[in-house]
Amino acid sequence: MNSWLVKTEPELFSFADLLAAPEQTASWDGVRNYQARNYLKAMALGDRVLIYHSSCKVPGVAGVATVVRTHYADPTQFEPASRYFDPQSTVAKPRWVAVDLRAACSLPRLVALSELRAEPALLEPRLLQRGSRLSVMPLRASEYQAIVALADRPQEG
DNA sequence: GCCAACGTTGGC
DNA sequence: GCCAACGTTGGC
Repeated sequence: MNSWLVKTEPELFSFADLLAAPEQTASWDGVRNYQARNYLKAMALGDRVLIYHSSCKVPGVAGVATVVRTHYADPTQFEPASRYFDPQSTVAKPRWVAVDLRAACSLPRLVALSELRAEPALLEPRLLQRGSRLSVMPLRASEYQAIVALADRPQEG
């Protein structure tokens, strides 16, 4: 089983929205970056996915989900009205993929980016580097465990 | 709102 | 194929 981290802007779609969705499941669509897409393609059933809130007051990891459907053509790429519409994508040759994620558990609390940064021994620099725009990234099992452990610990300060 | 970092585009 | 310009991301 592999572990991943995906970013979302909570104003658009938050972990709470995932919890509130039918079957607590949602299509993780709208990814328009080739490297991120390739990681979506690499996701397997049952993989663990940390949901990260970006571009918000307190950026950080908000929850855990699991992959319940592996990659398929992202339907939004074919919808002209969608903000994710890609005119160069065709049904015969789709460019972009989505996966389905189901909320696995709610973390005891949000693990803020500042806390992640304070754990240099646990996190590779590639995670959440300033300027990193990668919206889907793999996590080492140790990184996943470290983040979940932080959530189980009372917030310091 | 600012700005650094990054990906993409397009001229050559 | 290079690389400058541009647009977007995302923390602060």
